[in-house]
Amino acid sequence: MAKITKLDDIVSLCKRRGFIFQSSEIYGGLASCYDYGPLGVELKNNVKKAWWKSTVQMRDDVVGLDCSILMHPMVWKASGHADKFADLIAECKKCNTRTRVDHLQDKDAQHAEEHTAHSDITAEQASMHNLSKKVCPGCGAVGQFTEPMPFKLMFETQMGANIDDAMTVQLRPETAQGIFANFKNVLDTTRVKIPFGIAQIGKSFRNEVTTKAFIFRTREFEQAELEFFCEPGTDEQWFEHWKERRFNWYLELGIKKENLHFREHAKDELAHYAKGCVDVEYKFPFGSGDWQELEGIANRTDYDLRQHQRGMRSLNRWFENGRNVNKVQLADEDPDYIKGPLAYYDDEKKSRFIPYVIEPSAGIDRSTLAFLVDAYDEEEVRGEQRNLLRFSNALAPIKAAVFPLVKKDGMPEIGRKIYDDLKKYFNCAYDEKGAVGRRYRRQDEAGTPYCITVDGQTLQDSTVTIRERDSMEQIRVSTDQIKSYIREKLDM
RNA sequence: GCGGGUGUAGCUUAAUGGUAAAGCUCCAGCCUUCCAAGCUGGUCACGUGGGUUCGAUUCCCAUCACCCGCUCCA
Repeated sequence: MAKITKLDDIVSLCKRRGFIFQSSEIYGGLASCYDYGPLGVELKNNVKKAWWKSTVQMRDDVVGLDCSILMHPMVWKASGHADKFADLIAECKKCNTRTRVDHLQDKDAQHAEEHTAHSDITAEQASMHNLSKKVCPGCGAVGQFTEPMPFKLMFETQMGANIDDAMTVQLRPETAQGIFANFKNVLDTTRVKIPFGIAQIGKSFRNEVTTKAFIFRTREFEQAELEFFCEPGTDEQWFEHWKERRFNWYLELGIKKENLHFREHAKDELAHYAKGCVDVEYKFPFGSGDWQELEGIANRTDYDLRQHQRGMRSLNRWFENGRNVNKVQLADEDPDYIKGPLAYYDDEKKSRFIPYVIEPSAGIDRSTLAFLVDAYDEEEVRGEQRNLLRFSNALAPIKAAVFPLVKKDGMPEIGRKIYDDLKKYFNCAYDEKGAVGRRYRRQDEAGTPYCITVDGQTLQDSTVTIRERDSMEQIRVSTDQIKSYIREKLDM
């Protein structure tokens, strides 16, 4: 029953409660960059924890990894990002509309040229594009384009303080490649056997043409990715496995069923590496109120590992071309690639193969936003309206709050003691300011599931009131049972 | 990148060519024995830069940021 209908309301809520702020706000902000406030960072960390628990901790067949954001330029050459993430854009001189060169159509074309979603055009081929007959989709002018310019979708920086011999490196546009680049390391050191997965959570950077809707699409963002390696032929079955598991994960953590669905990718919108892809979409309350991707689950086949084998064989070309990755033509694939360094040998079946990869790739920021939106609720209590966030226990930024009913008779001291004990186990709050009712409301707005109140009876029989946010039930628990009671409720 | 809109305290709003009001929040204190908005006091704002003007939060220009719609989107 989320009452929020506009993005403005969400932004306002996030600011008011300290979930999300605009980055560099005191200087007017920086486009597309946001900071997580005190409650926001707890929430986001809990989303990551929940993902890690479900994907790594609870699985015997998945291990974790944390790779650097900067990687060898050849990684992006081999993965295809160096070429595909540098689209060529031409600008119409008449109306200034910018269009991807490979999307332009000939004047005489009967219908749209096959728009391969991912062109194979490289910078060197720019001049080969004859734009004299192309039509501007903006104003219809023919052949009025500027020279095609590469549009860099990867952030670049210089490695090495000395400008003269500094090397240009890229900020990763996805975390996945770090996993592929470490596939052999994990295999050699971890006693994993296929099928198994490698999981990673971390920041990625994409110089998006257009950012969108608050933290939904930002240029700097956090991903949670799993690369699940399996034998070719079992990939479809693992695809289904992860599809179902990931969908349920959102439901378990509080996303409403009616706001979540799958969307299969059509063949022509598949990424260059994917054999199949399905998005988990959430109905965000912004824009035209439409469904937007939270997570993509893709069948990347053996594309990446095979590409990296080609990349490894091309390293000498990188040196020969003055370490300029743009000048490197990737070596052809070894016909005997199955014996390559990134192949897997199955000792039981005595077979060698390049594993297929199923990749669930979740956006942490956008799912955090979705959890926030679906947690929001309003209700009337005795004629008063109260706003509250109904986070699932796992996601709640604060798990329990401790109040002394009044600030006297030793109640604050007892409350403090309870608080000091509980905070060793989970994030807690202590509040003794103002009327107790007001303190309950404060915690409701932060989404805290349990409130513990020290009252007059505590002084008599050492019990406290524990009030549950969702049921509004109040039960009495003896002070030495609080910890186990709450921990059991929280399942922590 | 294009078109439209917006920008006043933490939030929601108000007024004004003579430097700004209120509610909620927040802080200090009082009161208070279980679900906020009792009492007293207090902090905090005209996104930024420039122009016009004796004087600009107000008018103009630029810029930054956000929202809506395109465009784009691995």
